[in-house]
Amino acid sequence: MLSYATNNFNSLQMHFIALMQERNQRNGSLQWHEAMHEKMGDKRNEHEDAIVPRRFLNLGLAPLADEASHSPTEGGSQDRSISPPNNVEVMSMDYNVEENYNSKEAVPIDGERSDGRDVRVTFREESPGKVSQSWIPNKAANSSPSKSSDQQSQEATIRKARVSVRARSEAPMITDGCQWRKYGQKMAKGNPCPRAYYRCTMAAGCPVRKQVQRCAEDRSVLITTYEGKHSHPLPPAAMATASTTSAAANMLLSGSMSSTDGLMNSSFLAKTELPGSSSLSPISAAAPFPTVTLDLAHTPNVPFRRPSTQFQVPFPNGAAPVLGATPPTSLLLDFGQTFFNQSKLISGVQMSPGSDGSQLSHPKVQSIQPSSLADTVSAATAAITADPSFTAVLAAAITSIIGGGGSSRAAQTGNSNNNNSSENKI
DNA sequence: CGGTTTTGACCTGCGC
DNA sequence: GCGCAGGTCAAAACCG
Repeated sequence: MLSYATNNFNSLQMHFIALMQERNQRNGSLQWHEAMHEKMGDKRNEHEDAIVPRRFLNLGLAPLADEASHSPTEGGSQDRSISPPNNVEVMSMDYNVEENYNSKEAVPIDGERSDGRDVRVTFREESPGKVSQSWIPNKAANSSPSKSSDQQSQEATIRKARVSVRARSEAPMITDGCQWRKYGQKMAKGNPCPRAYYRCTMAAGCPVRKQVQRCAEDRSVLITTYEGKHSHPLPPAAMATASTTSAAANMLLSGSMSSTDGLMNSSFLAKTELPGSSSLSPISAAAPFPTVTLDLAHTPNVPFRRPSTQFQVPFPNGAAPVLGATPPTSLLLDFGQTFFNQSKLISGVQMSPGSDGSQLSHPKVQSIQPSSLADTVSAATAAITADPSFTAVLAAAITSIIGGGGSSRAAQTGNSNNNNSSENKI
């Protein structure tokens, strides 16, 4: 399994390099933001006053569940296996982008995956003063008299930070190590699949919630959106998602963060694309909340998810020209960049300083310096080749950012044990 | 029996 | 002000 993954890493890596080279040639001296202007019809100025976190993205990948083969919300039987086992197959993801990009049919329904994957990161800026109180626990978080407005604002931002995970899975929901209780279900406009609402039940009063919905365009894709920060210790199995959520929240506050913050130690590099289309994040696509989306399920039929798009982003102020321009900001992040950072190649591709947005085509779009791109790619190649297990790399990445994300308990009861045992097999 | 799911009602924000 | 949509509540049902 690992060797297969490694082979696919190499394939991905080579594809990545080729695309980057192609992109370099295509772009020439054209400033990326100028291209964005053209593509976006220069509407970006509407958002230029928004706060833009300019930091690396810090993302963790939660294992997926494959134990069932029914929709998470298609009525039917109740699935009480909150954190089912058998995540191993998913964690040992096949990262063969090129071979599988157009072979959606080749993805078996039984859970064995051969689909290529990428990681997508999107941001939606938060409209000031429009934070939904419904997400605030007990609806009292905004009334704490002992906290300054700044503190409250920060906390509200953290609560609103969202991490969306796209995963190709037949399971009702992805396994993330946490225990969830469903508290609602709604039909969302534009998607025939209902959206399910869950809240974390691992600790009383934990504000973390998540939404689960099938992708309207590809119902084999499960979109899980996490929101909030856990108020309790997490089992290792839950660390990935939790740290991701935390990172997303931190990102919102990163405008003033130093390079020593957790995000700078992130294991992923962010890259930009034009604001995503609604299909990018079907869950709450219209919400103004900042959202990070991890796309673990290539959906070949979606134009902007093709390799040529995914690999465009490492370029300065890179943008995927095929995208729409509805949400103000989105970032792309793919495994290639993950490899970069995992391989301690972060110096080769740097984010813009948080305090200086002048070089950004869009103030809310994170950019990556173009310096030493070729070297970085070469180094990435070596690093990727040297790394036999991307999953392990991801795990290490996640672990590396857990430091500030709460204590880690070696083991916890219940479902997390299943997850642990599963992940340990990787 | 306790915890979870279901599901209709309710609340809130937003656009017209 | 009204209607719509997203999100949450809470009582009833369900399940181990």
